Amino acid sequence: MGRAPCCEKVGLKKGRWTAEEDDTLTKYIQANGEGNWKSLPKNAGLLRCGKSCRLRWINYLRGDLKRGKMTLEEDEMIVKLHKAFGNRWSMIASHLPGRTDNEIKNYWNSCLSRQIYRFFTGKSGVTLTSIDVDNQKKQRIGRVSRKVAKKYNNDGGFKKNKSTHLLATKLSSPSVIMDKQVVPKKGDCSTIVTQYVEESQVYDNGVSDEVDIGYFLEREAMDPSGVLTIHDDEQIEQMMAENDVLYLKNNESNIDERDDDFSFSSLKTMGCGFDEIEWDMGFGFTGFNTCDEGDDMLIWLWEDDNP
DNA sequence: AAGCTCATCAACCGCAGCCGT
DNA sequence: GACGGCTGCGGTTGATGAGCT
Repeated sequence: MGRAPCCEKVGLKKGRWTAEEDDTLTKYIQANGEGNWKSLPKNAGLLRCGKSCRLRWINYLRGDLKRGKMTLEEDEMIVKLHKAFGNRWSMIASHLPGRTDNEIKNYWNSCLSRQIYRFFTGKSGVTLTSIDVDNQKKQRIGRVSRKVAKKYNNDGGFKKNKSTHLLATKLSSPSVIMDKQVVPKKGDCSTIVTQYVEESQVYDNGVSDEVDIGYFLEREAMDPSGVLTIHDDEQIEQMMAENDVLYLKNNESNIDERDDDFSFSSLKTMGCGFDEIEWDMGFGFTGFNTCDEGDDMLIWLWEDDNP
C-alpha cells in the first residue's frame, strides 16, 4: 500500500490561484505567521491543500521577493553555484536574496542551460556572461524540446548508446548525463581524460567525431551532475598542447586559423567544439587554465538536442 | 490570418528527511 | 527503535503567449 496523501484532496481546488485566494492567504499569514501548513487552509478558509498554500506563499506572495529579470550578477552567481552544488536549487536560492528555488530552477532549465549549450557547441560567439537574454527569445536554439525528450523517453532513445547507465530523463540541462548510481569522484580526472584521448583516437582533423560517455561512467569519473573535474593546471596545459599538436599534424595549417574547434570566449572560459558526434553527444571544456590560479577545468557531457 | 511549435512560468507530485510520539 | 505526520526539495507537467511557417 502506498503512503497516505499529505492532505485530503477531494473537493480541494487546484490550478492557478485567484487574486481573492492570494489576498486571503496573505492576510492570514500576516496575522498568524507561517507554519502549520496542513491546518492553514482550513483556518484561513481556503479550499486548497497545505502544500499548495505553502508553495504559493514562498514562491509568489512573500514580501521579500525580487520580481523581474535576473541581473548579470545573478546569472553569474547561479552558474557558479550550480557548478558547486549541482541541482540543489534551495541551496543556490539561499545565496540569492529575493529569489526562490523554483524561480532559479525554471530560469536554469529555460535560459542558462541554453546559454551554456550554445556556448559549448559554438552555435554563437557568446560567452556565458554576455548573452542578450531579450534577444534569445527570438532565437530558438539549444533547448531540448519536450517533444524530443518524450520521444527519447518513450523510444528508449539511448539504447543505441554504449553506456547502460545513461538516463534519458534529464534532457533539459547541460548536465544531463546523470546517474545517481555513479559515486562522485573526488580528485582529479585528468588521467582518465588523457587516457581516453589516447585510447579512443577521438580526433579526426582536430575535431572529435565520437565521445563515448560510457567510458567515463564506467570509470566513475564524473560527479553526479555529469561533470569531470581536472585540478592540475599543468595537466590541462599539456592536454591542450597535445591537442594542438594533433591538430597541426592532421591539418598542416596554422593553429590560429582553427575556427570552432577551440575558441577562447573570455578569460575565464573556453569553448571547445566537439560537434556532430556519433552518439549525439556534446563534449565541452570550461574554466580553462587562463582563469585565475587554482581554478579547476571542468568538462561537461551532455546530450545534443538536435539528433 | 491561421495553425503549429516552442519558451516560460506557475503549480503539482512524489519522495526523503526530520521530528514527535 | 518503529511508526506516522509534516515539511521541504527536486522533478515534472500544464497553461499561456509569442514566434514561426
